[in-house]
Amino acid sequence: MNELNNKEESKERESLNFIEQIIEEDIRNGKHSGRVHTRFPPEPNGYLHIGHAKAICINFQLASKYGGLTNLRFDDTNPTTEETEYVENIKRDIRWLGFDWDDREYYASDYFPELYEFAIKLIRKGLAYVDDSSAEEIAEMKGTPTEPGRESPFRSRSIEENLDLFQRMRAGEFPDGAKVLRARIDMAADNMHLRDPIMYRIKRDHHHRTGDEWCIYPMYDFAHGQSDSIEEITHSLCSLEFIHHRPLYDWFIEKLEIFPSRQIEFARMNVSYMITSKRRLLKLVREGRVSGWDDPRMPTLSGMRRRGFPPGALRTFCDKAGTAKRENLIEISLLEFCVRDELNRTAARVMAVLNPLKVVITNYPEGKVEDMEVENNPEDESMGNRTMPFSRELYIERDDFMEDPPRKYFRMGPGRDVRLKGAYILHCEGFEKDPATGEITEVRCTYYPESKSGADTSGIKAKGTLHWVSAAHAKEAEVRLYDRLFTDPQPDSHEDKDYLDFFNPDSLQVIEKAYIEPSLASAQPGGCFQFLRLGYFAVDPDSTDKKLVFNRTVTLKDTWAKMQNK
RNA sequence: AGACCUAUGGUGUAAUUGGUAACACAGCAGAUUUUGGUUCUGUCGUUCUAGGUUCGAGUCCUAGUAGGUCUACCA
Repeated sequence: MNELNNKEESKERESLNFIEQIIEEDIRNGKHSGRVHTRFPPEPNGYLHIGHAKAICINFQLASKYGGLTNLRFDDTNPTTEETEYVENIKRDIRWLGFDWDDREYYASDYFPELYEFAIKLIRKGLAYVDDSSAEEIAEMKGTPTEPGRESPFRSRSIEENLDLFQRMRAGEFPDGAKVLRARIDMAADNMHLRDPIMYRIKRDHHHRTGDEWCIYPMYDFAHGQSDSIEEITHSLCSLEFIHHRPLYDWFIEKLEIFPSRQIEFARMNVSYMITSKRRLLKLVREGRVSGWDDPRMPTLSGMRRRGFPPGALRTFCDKAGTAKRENLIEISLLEFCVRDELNRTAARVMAVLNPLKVVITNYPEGKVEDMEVENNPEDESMGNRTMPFSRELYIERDDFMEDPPRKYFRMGPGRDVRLKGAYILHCEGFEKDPATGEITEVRCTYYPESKSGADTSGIKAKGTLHWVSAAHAKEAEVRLYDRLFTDPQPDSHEDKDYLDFFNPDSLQVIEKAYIEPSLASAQPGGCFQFLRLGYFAVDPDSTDKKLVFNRTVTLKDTWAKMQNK
């Protein structure tokens, strides 16, 4: 009964971010009858990345929280860079992240006829004019932040002439770039975006949806807000860099007398050791530094999916990162925490040896095989048990043996006892070494027959527990170990250095021949496992029937490694 | 230089709107553990500066400082 009180209390105390505060105030004031409708407006000219994930989460979750809806709208007003292929990938990525837009899939290009009429309306009101100036001239007359711009000589054309010219632009009578339609606002405005911004340009490019139907295309500022308005979006959330566009956004809505969507800007999420610049990401792909847009090291949603990051962890991450208006750099350790936290609860435990060292149990009968029962997830009993074959010759991790270990080393060394997870306690009798290289080639042990896991009557306490596989039964697999792509938390923030200077040459390490326990043979691409004591690993789509390929999603926390680094 | 935005522990975000600065991650120390995982406990450390209003300021006012953004026929 106290629980209920606590719940209510915590709900009362729930803190709101600044957007939620705005929305709740709007609801209190009965604005739009309390309706909340958002949109996610990607341009189909690239792949979605971690920054988009934040925007997607904000838009979908905020609307959902207040009983509203979210539209997916492709902002496809520039035919030169946009392609259908991107549309499909973007849709797949959003679905994967866990969001659904039902049938509300819209395209700014669907509104071209309406937008054209809007333009006519502004011309009729004397608020837009056709300018014959070149791009260079327009830029030159724009002024600078400290000096006002100059008015174009074409600014005072008559409404009739503008109407005629604009219609002929649309009809294809002028070559590309010959004319533009501009809003007539204020060439002396402090806000550069108000200095007669361009609304339409002539551009004969094949559009991925409208084909060659149009040779004039609206600019972002004359498409985005109007699209919001057409869809009756109540809260149009975007990143900070659009803050200077807001007066223009509001100006068009006011002059057009259309639905008053409201633009709200928030700071985009930056994550340490990651970059999100399309151009820079593309360069990584083009130069072959990564295998593609879905390389597991990429900050793209497709890359992170392949890496094995669960979508739920990404959502939690975006949520924990918070929403505000100041520049931020979220530590990647928070992302890793969210990934581990979810995978700890959901991933089945298995054993794999990445860097094998042979162990021979001298008092274990040759040819004997025991099926050892091992739990699949200590965090979740319902995931049950599996069996692992145990035999005289095993592989353990090379790091788990030291010829002359220090006190605090809890693993195997001459004369020491150590537990094999789910099996027996071993006593190390000795080892063999290649005299030429000094490499340990084999460890010789005896086992305590009465120390069997779950039925241990030996009374022996082993400090360490190791993972292992039976040499004769293990399967081979390829394992790809990933590390951060860059060696600097903000590789693109240095004025004197290129971000590629910080490319981490060790960001991928391939282990061609690792040994995995036989139960893994049936693993399917997308499957995610905890390799005991090593980390979380996802089955890569490169896997074949003959050979599984695993991607290391993230390591386990490793306090031993931390101690060693000190 | 002009306009706009922002300023709270190492990082990020809160603070019931003027009333004891908190939560998470990271760090450190310890307990538990058949994963040096998980879990648990403890600990470190915060309101940009200077004035002002007020019984009382992270919150309001003024000035400064610092960082960011803006001058594409991109979005």
